[in-house]
Amino acid sequence: MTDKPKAIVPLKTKKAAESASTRQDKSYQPQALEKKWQEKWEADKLYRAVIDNSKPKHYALTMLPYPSGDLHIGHWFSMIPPDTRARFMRMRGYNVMFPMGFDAFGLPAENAAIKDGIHPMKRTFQNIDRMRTQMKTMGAMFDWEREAISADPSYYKWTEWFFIQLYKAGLAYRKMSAVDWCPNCNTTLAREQVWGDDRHCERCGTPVIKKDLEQWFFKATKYADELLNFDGIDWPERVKTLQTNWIDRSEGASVIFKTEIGSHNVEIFTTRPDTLWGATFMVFSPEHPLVDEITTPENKAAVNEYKAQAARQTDIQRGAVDKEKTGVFTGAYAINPVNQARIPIWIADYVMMSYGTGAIMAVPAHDERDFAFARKYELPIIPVIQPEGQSEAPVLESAYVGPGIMINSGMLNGTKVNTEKGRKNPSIAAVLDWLTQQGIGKESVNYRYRDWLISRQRYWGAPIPMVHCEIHGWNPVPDDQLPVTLPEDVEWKPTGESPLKLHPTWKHTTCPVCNGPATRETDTMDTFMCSSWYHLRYLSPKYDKGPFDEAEYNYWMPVDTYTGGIEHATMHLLYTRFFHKALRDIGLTEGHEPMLQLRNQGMVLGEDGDKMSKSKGNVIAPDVLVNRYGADTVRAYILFFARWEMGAPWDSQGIEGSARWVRRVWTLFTDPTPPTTASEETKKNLRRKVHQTLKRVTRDFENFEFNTIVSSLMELMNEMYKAREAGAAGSDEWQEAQEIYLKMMAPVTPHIAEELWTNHLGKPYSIHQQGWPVVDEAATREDSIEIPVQINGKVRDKVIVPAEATEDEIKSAALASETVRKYLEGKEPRKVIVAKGRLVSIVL
RNA sequence: GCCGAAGUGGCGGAAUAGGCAGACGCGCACGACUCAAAAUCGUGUUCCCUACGGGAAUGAGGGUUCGAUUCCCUCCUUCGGCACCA
Repeated sequence: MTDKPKAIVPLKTKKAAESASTRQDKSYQPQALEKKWQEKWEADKLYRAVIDNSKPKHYALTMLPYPSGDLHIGHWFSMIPPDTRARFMRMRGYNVMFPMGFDAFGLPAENAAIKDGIHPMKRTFQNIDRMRTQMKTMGAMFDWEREAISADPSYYKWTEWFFIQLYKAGLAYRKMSAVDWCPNCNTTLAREQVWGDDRHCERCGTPVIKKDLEQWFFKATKYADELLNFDGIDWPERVKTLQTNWIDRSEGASVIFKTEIGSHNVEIFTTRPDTLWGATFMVFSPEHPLVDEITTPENKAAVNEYKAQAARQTDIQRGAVDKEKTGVFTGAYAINPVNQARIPIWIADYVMMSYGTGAIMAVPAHDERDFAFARKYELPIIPVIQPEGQSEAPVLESAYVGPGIMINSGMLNGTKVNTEKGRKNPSIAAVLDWLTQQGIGKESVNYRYRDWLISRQRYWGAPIPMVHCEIHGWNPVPDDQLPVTLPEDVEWKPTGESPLKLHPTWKHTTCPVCNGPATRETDTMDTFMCSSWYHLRYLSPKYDKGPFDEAEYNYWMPVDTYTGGIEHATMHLLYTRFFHKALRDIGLTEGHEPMLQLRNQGMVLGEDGDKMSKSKGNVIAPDVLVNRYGADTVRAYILFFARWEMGAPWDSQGIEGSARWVRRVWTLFTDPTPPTTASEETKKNLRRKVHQTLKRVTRDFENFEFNTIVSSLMELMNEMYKAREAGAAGSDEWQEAQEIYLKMMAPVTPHIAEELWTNHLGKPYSIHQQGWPVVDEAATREDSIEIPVQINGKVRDKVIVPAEATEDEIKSAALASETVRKYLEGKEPRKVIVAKGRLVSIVL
């Protein structure tokens, strides 16, 4: 083992390569060392998580990847910091489960199949094998025996089963509506999957169009209020805000207006019922179902022309805020229920069918849009709120949206109006009560949030397990016929219909009710359905009596820490909360939330500061880095190079610093120990630094502050080099420093820590089964401290006092200083402030 | 327009509770080792000044305070989300 290096190498003309390799025999060789330990840990099932009631459990979950085929540096950035934390929790005595799997359904594999004919199943499972191999080089503590793959029939059987449970609970329904369609992905999308000003597809960036289709939805809106409640969960404010804005609850009233002819009830939603008396016209969305019926013959032509024009426009054109308002009169009138006023009904494209009821009451005096519209078409404007202090109704230059008192509003005249929303506004509260009492309207809450559209016209997804019969309508596939599996022989054609629909036989089946001929639903489910419950499949991925084993559920759930990208704030993270609540009501899960704590990582950008992409050629391949530096160095750099929650551009030179650190640690632990000659003070200082670092590292792990963990360890290493120089090596304090150092390092760089622990310190395998060291608070305390002395806010001197010095002692020490006396010029200071243990501030 | 996050050296970033701004690292400069280079080790590295010493500085301006990167107000910039939302 400790063979003397063959010092007498004949002549160095020999070849540089050989002398280098001789040197490497005792030097740090990460590739061999990492492979050795990874194999041993796997053979020993070191990271296998099994129920153990003697320990507190910790379920650490990180978002599962899509098997794109190659591991990306972004995967390292999202997985390694949570891995180090899971390891830390394990050393702290928790029984930790840290599972991994693949979100394996989805468009890329199917699109590739259209291009080259390779079956998505084949490609996906090949990609998974490749990525799993790559992931194993990370040295992470994934429990691979809990791996779950959403495209595996043993998994999607339960995705289908869950759909049926939701259907039976009345939470899944089929409806014809205008839905968002991505012409590139050839499928419908949920509202959450349409992004940005130009309303583009979240996946491919293509602007979406509207299509009228019959689709399956989940009744997510039933949980809107509950989803706004984040009590009891520790989630970032940012995510909570995004979800809250997405759901966008607004309080107001729904009021029924009757049409003059036909006496149709037209429901409108308003957040300003206190302005009802100022409603001088109504506006319907051009798509409103009543438009055709109420339009008078002489207005038919103009209305139809306007409708056609509106239909031609894209949502983006229609949605342009600064666009001039246009509209046409239908010839019909409605009766304002509060004052029986006869008011005209117009159609205009500034009213959207997709929000509220698609019809509004227009109050031009107190709404900017209605005001602009009324001015343009010379419609009456009646003020019903008078700014306080003004005696007359104001002449309006623009809509007045401020506070005041109600006027022109019958018996409610004089009621105060403030700028609060809902019942907090006395005028709104008064009108709500009055409306209810009169039976004209009622208090009402409206949301922007829509039900979750889950139908996708694609092949590579979990089939929607529903069967349609001419006589019995839609019925779920019986449990004993699950899973409905995907046929393997399909034609890859981008037709806009699922290949399942074009398959010659697959869709033909029998009705579960009458056994007569019936057809299967040929759409598949949104892949977000699969990822809404994967955390449950990890509990027991091979279990076949249900989606999960209850014993596992009872022990491990809920998820203690969940980590992933912020981009899922209103998609996956909202879906999975909805899903959990739905399952809870069905009686399958417990508690109100699936994930107690959430933390988001930022993004690794290319070296040019742009998003990494193959087309830009700025992609950093982790495999190359692992080959060159070893996984430990890459892990350390991943932690060190950026704030985890922020992300940053990659810096290829920066990794040299982490590589240097790892090598210097290796040298520190493997170089022969010089004789121990250090003073007591040196040893005490070393011990202090060790425990101070331990305190900080412990805190940083708790707080997900990974970058400072590595810098603290670098700092301590620098101190240890100095202590060694000062003769501390070999002392008891040195021994302790080495042990604590490796334990702190173990979560970050598990391989080198294990190697040094077992083979150089001779400690029992495995370091990863050691307890986390305990901070000796007494040891962290300084004996004496240097206290800066400020004069008029500027640091002029520093005095050294014993750590336990009283305020008075510190004060006199400061006043005794030469420099201070010079500034004082014999005068008494006006004021002396002593911040104990920190600073003295003298005011002249 | 509304909501949210972030602005600190050439760069990534530090800074328990309002108390020495710039830890740690990259880069750069100089030095040692080397025939030389790489690696390694050491020293220095916010800016300005007539450099012993002093002044300025955490996006800008103001406020509170003995003292502000940190608290308050106004504004600017960047990024993200929402948006004729009734």
